[in-house]
Amino acid sequence: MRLSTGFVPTVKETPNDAIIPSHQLMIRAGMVRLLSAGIYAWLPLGYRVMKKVVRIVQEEMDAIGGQEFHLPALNPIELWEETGRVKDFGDNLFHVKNRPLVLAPTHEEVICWIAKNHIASYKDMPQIWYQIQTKFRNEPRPRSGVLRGRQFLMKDSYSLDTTWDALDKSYDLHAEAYKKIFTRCGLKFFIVGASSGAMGGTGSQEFMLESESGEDTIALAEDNSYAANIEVATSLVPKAVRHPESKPLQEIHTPKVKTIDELAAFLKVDHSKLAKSVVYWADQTPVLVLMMGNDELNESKLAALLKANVRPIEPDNLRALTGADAGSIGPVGLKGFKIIADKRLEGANGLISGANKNDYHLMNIDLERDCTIDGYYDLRTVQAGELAPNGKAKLRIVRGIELGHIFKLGTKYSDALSATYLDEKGQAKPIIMGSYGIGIERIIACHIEQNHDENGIVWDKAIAPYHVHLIAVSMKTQEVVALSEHLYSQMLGAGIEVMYDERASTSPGFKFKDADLLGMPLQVIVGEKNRSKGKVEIKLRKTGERMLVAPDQVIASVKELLS
RNA sequence: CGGGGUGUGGCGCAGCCCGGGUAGCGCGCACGGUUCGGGACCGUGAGGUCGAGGGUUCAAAUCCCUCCACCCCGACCA
Repeated sequence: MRLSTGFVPTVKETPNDAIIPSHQLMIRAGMVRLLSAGIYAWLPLGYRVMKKVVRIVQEEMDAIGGQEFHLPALNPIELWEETGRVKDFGDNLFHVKNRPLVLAPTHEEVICWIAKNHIASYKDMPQIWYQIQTKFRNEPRPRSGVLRGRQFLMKDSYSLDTTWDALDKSYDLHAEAYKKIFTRCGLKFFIVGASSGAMGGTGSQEFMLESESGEDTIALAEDNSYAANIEVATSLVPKAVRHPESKPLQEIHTPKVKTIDELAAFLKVDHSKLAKSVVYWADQTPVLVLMMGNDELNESKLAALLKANVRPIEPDNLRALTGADAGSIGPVGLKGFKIIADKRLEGANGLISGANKNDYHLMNIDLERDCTIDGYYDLRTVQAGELAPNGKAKLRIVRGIELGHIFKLGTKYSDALSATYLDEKGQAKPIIMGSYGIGIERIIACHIEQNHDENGIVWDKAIAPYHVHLIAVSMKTQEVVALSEHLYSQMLGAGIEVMYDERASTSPGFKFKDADLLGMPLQVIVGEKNRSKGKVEIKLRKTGERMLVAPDQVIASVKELLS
């Protein structure tokens, strides 16, 4: 590809709308342009990278027996009504105005529809179906360049199995394929246990990349022996003690004491003696959650436990329901609430909590004697420095970007859409499904996040738009032009992917800066300085290392360096 | 959807607060010339509904109102 005629609009200045490095560099390198919030045009250089990533994904999916589909993005809304997901997705689903159609944000429905019509027998399974296709989601807040867009390319696959054991196998095959894909794309990633969320199902894992730009929070053991999304992460923390004897309840005046820290200081007691009351709506039901001391309630865990949308109860409603304000709420004598507690408090006594009367607390609470607790569950948010559940190392809390997600779906969709097969005994059974996703653009952005320096992108050969950036330093010197042209045609002949900078009126410095910005693994630099000594320079983008080789050795050297 | 910010030639910005003369600067672009190994230089030139609509005023990029777009934080995110 000749730069003089090619379309690679590089820019010197960092665009003001781009905050994270990958976004800045993708714009500066002429890979993408923003059309509208969360909607990007991919220019030729960026699209070459995209096609390479797609190719890698296809190869690894094919290797586990995946069969590639091409499914429509326009889906009849009826299909989505049947699974209840028009409501679930809400405003995140794009609706078509002049037809009863929606733009598909994912494809469980269509896959299920095909399976329902054509998978009739246990003999038809297992199946792994995948596609690489544009998804549409009306994200309320697109951000971070291509990391969260309203239109994006996704590899989504679906496994169809007859048994849960078989699902495990399909799931494991995907996990292996995903590891290979991300490794081949040159990414340093880790795998975390994740929440199944509203997708339902029995298990899920996320493939994450550590990054300050990430939207997810991950608890990671310092020795990497444990990793989990904060939504599900647990840790080893001491439980509350149960004293042999429970003393009688006692009301204490605690004027102006609102927070747990103030209460601990006022009463001069340890946090572990205090039971914090957190009050939420679970759909329409008021719920009081007891946490030890200042433990932070994890809303994701609460929502998963109650299978409901949860949100804090508003101050006015709280007073109406309890007769007191936040800071004085407690479990004793509270009517009309579902009361649950964190596992840490299981069976505890001698606790202090709110009296449901402003400025008063109760001492000597015995949860078993004085309250009706509907259950003890893990509801706390882990904190940095706590011991991982395996006891091996301390946890640190990091931000992460989700590259891929694998799900054991089960029968949620096959039940909803009656996708059944006949087993060996002729009985109809629902197909057991898994679903698996990879964000293609995220691979690209993450690769840049992990592989760049102050001068630009540093591509791995595997997904670099070109392997060699050939620079004719000056087009004024006939010999340099002749040698550059010769090397260019030699490289093309040898099947080397080469971008050739033969722009006539661009200064050498500009060409070097562009080459570093665009980040091809090798730069082959033809200048009069070295040519006159019978040499051509090869520069490794990653290390900055330079070497001089004879012109007739260039092809051999390039091939060796790229191997 | 809450909070904050920004919209001025292709890009990056100044001007706005505190109302007045042909709306500036850098980059890029075109033409001519000089340069040619780390984002060259000189000269000439093209290019603007100042996000949109309305209002106040003799006069609005600037003041007021409404709307829109984009960015950041939060909420949300199979």
